[in-house]
Amino acid sequence: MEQSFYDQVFELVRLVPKGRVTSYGAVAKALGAGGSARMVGYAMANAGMTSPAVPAHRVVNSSGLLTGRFHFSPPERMQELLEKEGIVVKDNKIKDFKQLFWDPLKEL
DNA sequence: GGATTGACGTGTC
DNA sequence: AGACACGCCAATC
Repeated sequence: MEQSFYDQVFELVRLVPKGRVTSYGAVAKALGAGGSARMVGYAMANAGMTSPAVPAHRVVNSSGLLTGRFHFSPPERMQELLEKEGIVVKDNKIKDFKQLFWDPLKEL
């Protein structure tokens, strides 16, 4: 298994600054995978099995929606973590998503 | 090695 | 505005 597309996703997501968020599509694009945004999300399934764990809660879909919250141990965990970092979550959605959005392509 | 799948994205109805 | 459809692409079965 070694270095695979997943590992690249993990590493990049781990680079997401605290209090910021990014989207699956953006990550995929940053990795050069372009349309494989779904793979990014799928990779996050193992996010909690990596060391250190990947802050998957900082990754949302293009709408700033916490689509994968149900994949967390307690689904509420995702929103809690985000709010802890100063991110406001309203109805599974990130408030001011545009402002909090962290584009790996731009920042890296 | 073909078929299935999926924490997505964008467009259309 | 909400629901539905199709496309992309790599990992897994």
